[in-house]
Amino acid sequence: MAVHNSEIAAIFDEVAELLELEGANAFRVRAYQNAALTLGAMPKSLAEMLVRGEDLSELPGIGKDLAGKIAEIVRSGKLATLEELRARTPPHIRELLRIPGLGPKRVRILRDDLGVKSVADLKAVAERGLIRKHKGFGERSERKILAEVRRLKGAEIRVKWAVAEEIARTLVAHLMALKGIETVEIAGSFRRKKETVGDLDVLVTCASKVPCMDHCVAFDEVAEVLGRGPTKCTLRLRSGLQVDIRVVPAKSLGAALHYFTGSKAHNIAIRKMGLERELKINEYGVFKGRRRVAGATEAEVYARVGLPYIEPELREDNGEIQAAQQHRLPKLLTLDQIRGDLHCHTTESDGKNTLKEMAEAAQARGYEYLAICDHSKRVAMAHGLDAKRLAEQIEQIDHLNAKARGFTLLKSCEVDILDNGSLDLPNDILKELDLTVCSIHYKLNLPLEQQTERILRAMDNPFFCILGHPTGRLINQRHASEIDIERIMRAAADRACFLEVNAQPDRLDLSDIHCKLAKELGVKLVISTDAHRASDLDFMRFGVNQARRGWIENENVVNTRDLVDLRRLLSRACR
DNA sequence: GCCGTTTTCGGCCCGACTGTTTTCAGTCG
Repeated sequence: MAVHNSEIAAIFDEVAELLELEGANAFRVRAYQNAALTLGAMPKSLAEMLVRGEDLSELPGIGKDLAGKIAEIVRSGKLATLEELRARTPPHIRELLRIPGLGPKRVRILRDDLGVKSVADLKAVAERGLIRKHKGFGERSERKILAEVRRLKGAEIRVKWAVAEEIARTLVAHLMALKGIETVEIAGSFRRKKETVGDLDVLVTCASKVPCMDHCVAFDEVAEVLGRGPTKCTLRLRSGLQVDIRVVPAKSLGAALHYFTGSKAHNIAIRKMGLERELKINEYGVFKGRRRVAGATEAEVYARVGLPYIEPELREDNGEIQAAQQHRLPKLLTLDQIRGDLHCHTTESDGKNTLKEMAEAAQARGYEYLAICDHSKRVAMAHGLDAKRLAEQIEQIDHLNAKARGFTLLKSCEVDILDNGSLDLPNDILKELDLTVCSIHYKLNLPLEQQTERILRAMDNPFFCILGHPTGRLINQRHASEIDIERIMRAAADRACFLEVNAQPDRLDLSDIHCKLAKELGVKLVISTDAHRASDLDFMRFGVNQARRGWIENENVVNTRDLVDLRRLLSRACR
């Protein structure tokens, strides 16, 4: 079976960590880390590139050695270097690096001097008070380690973007309530709209002598103050989310925003460009010698290295800098370009609002159309529709449409893709619909080949329009199904079918990487909320965020079209 | 381990905070 890019990336990550624990050259470690980042973000399958005889050493950060190691992994599923490292290292020692405050050096000290080989060992020596006696550690370190070990159990590390947004909103409101605080910006992966967020990086500008830090730690959701200095504090909120707040001078806000928005890889690349121009770029500004030459806005920072402004969602050092240099940055999709939603449910299946209520909610959001996609009968738990009930719903929709002005309900159904790739309703009834969303809800963990064939077979049905939540993953809960996404996308392009970006905050399926791949392969996307209640229609912004991270533009998305164009696109799909 | 107005080896992003020690190493982002 073909090795996934993510598996190769995971192997390189592990090599990097084990090398780090052995005290290897830090730049060698970084080479593996960089390679893992590059490979993990690549939409194209490395295994297939090798089959086609492409030269992997042309990839950024991949030289002759790592190209050879990738080939070894693809060929054998293993890497000898890693096996050797593992043989020399206690199996659970990597877990120790997950504990905040412990890096490779201190882990080595603990292992060599106290025989700590796992988190359990660590807990034991900490409880016996052995760590505090050690050079370089003290009582506070020991207490902190113990607290972290206890917290580690069952802790969910990264929260979904939508959850972080809620928290961010209340935090910003709290901070802005203090007189003298001028601006509050959330940077970090939150600003880049990553699907999950590890912590919130907050930047504040304020008038001098404002008791800003006092105000920060007084936020009523703070569970613990992890650190506090004159310009920075680190908090853990009751939700478990960590927050870093920094006060920066207004003249440095742009530089700080750039610095703390990241990604790390993007920043390193930009700073390197600065160095080539003899500029030092840090969170305080852009400096020529000791003279500050920019820093108040991000656009200034970019301008100093000869680049146009780059949207935060693109900042992954994944081609955006080259695109900016060549003036071919994408004009990213915006929420107001979406003209309608092509996937929602009603009380007829498992939705909470009626057909009429959903229609009104869509109109209230300024949409031109809304597709009603209740489940088909296979999804019995959701009271899925059979042909007869669907026919009745079609009649109701015709009735409502006859009275509506400037708004159209589209007749659709979320048709289950059955085990053998056939659709859950007969074509006799599907042909009466404006479109179909075809999805898998059962047997999500078939082997790759079988799952892929199942979808391709479904796609052969002339009434297949849109593949709903294509991988079936649930963030932090369920892995993506094993499918050959590239093959499915090529097939969709051939058949004028579309793939959904499901905007449910726990789905966000397709991923950003898949969105980018779809664009490259010329497959059009549909961004839909899969709303089960009227208020869920507001999930659209999460789907747009995801698409933006995937470089998606207006023209790549089907539901940015007006109804006439939409029907034209669909008629080609639903012959 | 990668990279190079590249040719054989030196450089590879940078500052705040912490806990320890008393001038700094380690960690983090």
